[in-house]
Formats: sequence, structure tokens, C-alpha cells
Amino acid sequence: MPRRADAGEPATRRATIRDVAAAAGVSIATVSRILAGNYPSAPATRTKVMRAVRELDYVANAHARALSGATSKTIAIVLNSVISPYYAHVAQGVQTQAAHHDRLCLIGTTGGDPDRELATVRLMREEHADAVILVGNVVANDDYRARMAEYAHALSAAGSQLVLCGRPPLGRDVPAIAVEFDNTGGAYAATSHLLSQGHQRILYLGHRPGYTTSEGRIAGYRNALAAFGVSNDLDLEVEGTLERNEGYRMMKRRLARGTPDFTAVFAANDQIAAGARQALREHDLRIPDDISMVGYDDLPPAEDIGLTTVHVPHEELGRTAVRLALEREGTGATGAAHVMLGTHIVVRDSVRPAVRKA
Amino acid sequence: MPRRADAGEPATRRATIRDVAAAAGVSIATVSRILAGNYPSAPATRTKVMRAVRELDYVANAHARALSGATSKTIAIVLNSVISPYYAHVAQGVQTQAAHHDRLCLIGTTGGDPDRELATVRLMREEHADAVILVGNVVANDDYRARMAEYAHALSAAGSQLVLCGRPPLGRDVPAIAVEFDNTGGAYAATSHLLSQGHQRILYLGHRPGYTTSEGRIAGYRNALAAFGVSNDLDLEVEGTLERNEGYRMMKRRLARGTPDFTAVFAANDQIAAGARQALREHDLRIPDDISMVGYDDLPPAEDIGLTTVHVPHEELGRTAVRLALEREGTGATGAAHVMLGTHIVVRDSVRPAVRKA
DNA sequence: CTGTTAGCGCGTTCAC
DNA sequence: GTGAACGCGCTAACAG
Repeated sequence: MPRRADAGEPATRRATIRDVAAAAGVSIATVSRILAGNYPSAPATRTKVMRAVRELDYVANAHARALSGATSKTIAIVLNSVISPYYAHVAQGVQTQAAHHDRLCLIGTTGGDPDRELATVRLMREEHADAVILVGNVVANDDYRARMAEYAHALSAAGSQLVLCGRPPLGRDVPAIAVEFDNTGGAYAATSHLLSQGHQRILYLGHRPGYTTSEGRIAGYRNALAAFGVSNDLDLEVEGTLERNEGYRMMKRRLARGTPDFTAVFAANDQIAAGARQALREHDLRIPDDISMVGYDDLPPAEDIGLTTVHVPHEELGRTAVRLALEREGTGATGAAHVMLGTHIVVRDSVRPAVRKA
Repeated sequence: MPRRADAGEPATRRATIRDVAAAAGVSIATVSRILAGNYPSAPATRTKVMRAVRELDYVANAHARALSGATSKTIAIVLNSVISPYYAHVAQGVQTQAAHHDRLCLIGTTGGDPDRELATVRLMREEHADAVILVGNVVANDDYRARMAEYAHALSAAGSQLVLCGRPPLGRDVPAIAVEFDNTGGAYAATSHLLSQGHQRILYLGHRPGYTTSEGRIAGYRNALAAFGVSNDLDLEVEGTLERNEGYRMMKRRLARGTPDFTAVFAANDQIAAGARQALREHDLRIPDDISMVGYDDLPPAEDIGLTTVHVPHEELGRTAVRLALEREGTGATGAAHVMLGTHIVVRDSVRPAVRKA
């Protein structure tokens, strides 16, 4: 008696493995084995079964399969939003690699809200995903670390592997994999690029104190200044979020002060760069003629506006996350792991040598 | 005997409803009822149970729940890719609305390959998703329609609702919901905008014959030309795909012919517009001073390049898809449904009145 | 090589 | 208000 809420129609009930077995005149075990393909079987029975499968248009019930002990064959990814290019590219990598391993992708967004993150991880836990991948910039305080450790253990107990993407590792006693990219190195390279062109006053746009990605980038910026013997003027470090609008606002506010006291801009990401660029143009300042600029991420806006930026391997980040999680499956390995992906500068047309105002 | 491939550790086996029942000193039925919350129960037992749940950090097994007849509480979405802003925004809408209905989102990408689409829909069928949402521009030939009808019936039999997003409806006998936006109307408005500024030679960049979205848009373009009494020069309709690079290539090739024989450009989408714009600049042609341009979609590149374009409610598309699918759940309604979402022009700064070359 | 059987964890009848 | 028992569809032992 199917409980489907159909309109009382004959409702050709979904075919089960039993129907296939009956149609083929064999037992359900035989059908199961033949479909799994990991067991020897007589070609004749095989043909009969496959024909029945085709005729009934049978597909296995994923839930029944997952329940009976096999893996759920799903990878879960949790991120702030899908429309941000940053997350979208990581998600694409995850999705690609998951498909490559014949797995489906569960996706959940949090809008950056810890409560929704908690709720989402809970749902993922119910789903028994092979891996749960958390993506995104975050404040790595004790509170956060405690929360992640909880997730890690809970997921581990449920048979899932927690993976942190673009977030710092948690320590050797927490069963989580961390995959990051080198923010400090990339920022160092980008800043050096500006410094070597003679720029001394470089505006850092979009620092978010506490956020690990931001801290990594600004550290690279400061290191480079130090290496070039340029003193670090804190007034050049502007705090703000990572959106395009914020880039616009920050630059607007800065320009309202009067003639720019900087010759170059290091935008914390490409979106900020795009916003700042717009603000500059509204003040008749052109890039790179009047002001030089570098961004970070090498995502869509960058190419459109000819921005020299730091390329971050977002898709590879996602692929690596899945690969690592699946590699240790069945291995019994449950400790911590940490991978750091490299970055490199992409030179376009937003930087010119500084004009010596001797 | 848990079959988890653990490293032989004590491996605190995932808590089941039985464990909770034991800890609370009640039966599993009581636990089930209290957690579902749709049944009267003594406050005392309730407290005991909830405490046990908290202590064991119990979460229900989604597969067992789905198997035992309840809904799977998931919405599936199938699209070409996640990194395209178009799909990303629709996906965001789907994801938002799904979360709003307390559902998780399964996602699959096809890269536009029908075989992968087939495989993905199959997987979704195994998952028993409440709805399976197919997104994206497509050639609506008989072959396609037959394939969709098959999907629709197979999914319907499995208890899932097929939803077509940005694709034409299939006919009243096919159990599918279609949600589209008005391509022809938007293109008509955009073209009229150019025509009313005196442009007569408008280059249409990126027509893909057969693709429904493209056919809709070029129809609007042609209708507007006709309405303004401008003859339709087929040489102005350039065929191409919808990527940025293609926009660049198409414009490059056109400009190689010599002085432009057009004063305005209608790009089939914003990405094409961005590419074409770059090509124009390389030939020292500026927008809007030398050439006017409109795009379509109103997605990220548009704002960055100050493009006048047609706003398409992508997120609303996704939200509507989920809402409609869930609305008819249990209704027994299994017929076809069709919704058309409106569009409107967003004026920025890429259009100037045409120069009369009298 | 194939059939029989016992769970997987949960919702849900029935009785009490 | 609560407990016992059955079945969802499938996989994996164990026989034959």
C-alpha cells in the first residue's frame, strides 16, 4: 500500500528491486549483485535482469542503499552564498571532483550566520555525507575553534569527514582536513610588484581584523613594506568588508579628504578593486595613469577591468578538498591534515611606475 | 555490529533512536513521536527524552526517515555550471526558498552535455527529491521534448516534481512545471530604447539559432525594428555562443572588416557585451561616445562596465520554481503549469543618441 | 553461480 | 499517553 499522496490514480508505483527480480525470474539478491557488478554471474541471467531493469525503468532507492550500510555517495558543501564568484568557483571544483568519484553534491548556504551554519551542519550530519566541506573566510577565535572541533567529532562519529576550505587548521587532535591557499605569500608578491615600481604610499583597502584571510593578506603587505624599507603608515590601512559597494564607499570617503596621499592601491580582493575603481573614475582619476592598483583572487571582475591581481586556485581548492576526504575513506585515518595551495601574480594593465615627486 | 570502516577504535557508534529510548527509559515509538512533535505526550517524558537527545547528540538518520515513507526533504537542481552568474543566481534563489521550506539542496552540473544530464536526472531520481529543477537555455526540438517528457513521467512515478526553469513548457499532458522569463518583451524594450535614440543600424551579437532563449530575444529585436519601420539587415545578426570570449571574437572579426557599419550593439547577454566592449576599446572605440550598447541579464559584469541592460529576475526564478513545486505537493495535482516572469530595462551609461550622418 | 535471511533506523499502525 | 511489532528497499552474510 503505497502512501504516495496521489490523486487516487492507478499511480504506477515506483518499481523496486523485487519487481525486477520477479520480472526476470530470479531472486532479489541476484539483481542486487548484477547491478552492483562486483560479483560473478551467468551472462544469461545478466541479460534477463538488465532487460527487466530497462523495461521497468528501474533505479535503485538511494536511501535504502545508504541505510543498508553502504556509503551515501554524497559530498556536502556549506558556504555563505552561491552568487559570490569566490564560493562559486570553489563549489564548481567540489562538484567536478565529486562527479568524478561518482558522487552527488549536497549544498547549503549560511549567509555567514553561525546559527544557520550550525543548523546546516546538523542537516548534513543527518544525511551521512561522505564529506562535509565548510568554505569561507572566518574569525578564528576560540569560540570558532570550539565549534569546529565539535563539528569534527560529531561528523566523524557519523562517518563523515570534515574539511575546512580557506580556513586555518584546528590542531592535531581534531579529526579535520584543512585546505588553504597562501594569502601572505600572494600579498607579499603583489605588494612587492608595486614597491618595485617605485610606489611607496600604497593604500590597503578592505582589511577585516580577525578574519584569517584578511590577516594573512595584510601580513604579506606589511612584510613586503618592511622588506623594502618602507615604513608602515597605519592611516593607509582601511578597514572594510569585501564587497564591491564597500570598495566604492571606502574610496569615496578617502577621496573626500582631498588630493590622494597615495599612488597605488592594494585591494583586498577584486570586487573591492572594481568598486574603488569606479569611485576613482568619478573623481577623474584613471587607472593606471593616475593611480596604480592590484587586486586579489583573479575572479571575473578582474579581467574585465584589466586588473593586475593575485591568482587563487579556487577550483583546485574544491577539488583538493574532495580528493583528500575521499582518499582517506576506509583508511581508518582520522587525524588532522593540512594542505596549502600556492598563488601567483597575473599581470594585466593596472600598474605603472610611480612618478617621482622629488 | 556496525560495519563502519573504522580503525578498530572504540568508535562511539552513531546514536540511534534506540539509544535515546534506552537512555530515557522509554520506547522508541515515544521518542519518535516526541521528536516529531505532532502527538500529545506527558511533559515529564518529554523532558527525559529531550535530555537524552542532547546528551547523546542524537540526530535522526535522514535515509531511514526517507525510506520509511516520509518525504526526503530535498530539492534537486540541475544546471550547466555553477560559476556562470546566470546559473548561480537561479541556484541562490532555489537554495533560499528550499531552506525556507526546511529542505536541503542537491546540486548537479552537466556542462550542457545531454548524456550527463540524463545521468544526473537518474541520480536525482534515486534520491527521491521532492522536486527536480532543470535550468538553462536549450534547443527545444522534438528530441529534447521527448527526453523531457520521459523525465517528467519517470520523476512523477518516483514522487518527484519536474520543474523547467528558463525553458519552454512541454504541453498539457506532461506533468511538468515551467517557469520562464519574458525574453521577447525584454529584447523589444531594449531595442526600442536604442531605436528611440535614433540608432538604425544595430548589431545583434550572439544569436544561437534554435536555442529558445536566443530565439525569444532576437524575436523581440526584430519586432522592435519592424515597429519602428527599420528594415532588418540579416548581416547585422551575428551568430555565436554566450561567453565573454565569444563576444570579444565576434566584435574583433566584425571590426576587421573596416569602419563599423553600425552605431549600436545589442549583446545577447552581458558577458558578450563585456567581451565586445574590450574589442571595441582595442580599436579605440569608446562606449557610449562612439558606439552605443545594451546587454541582457543585468548580472555582475553589467554594473562594472556601466552597461544599460535588461534586468532578469534570476533569483525569483529559482524561488518560484521551488514554491510552485512544493505548493502542489500532496495536492494530487500532476498536470502541467506555466509561469512567465517579467523583465525591465536598467538604464546606465552605455547609450547615446545616434549621430545623424545626413 | 544463485536463493534465503537478517538487519540498516525510522515511522506507524495496532493494542494496552 | 505509551509500548510492541511490522515494513520501507536494499546489501551482505550464509547456505546450497
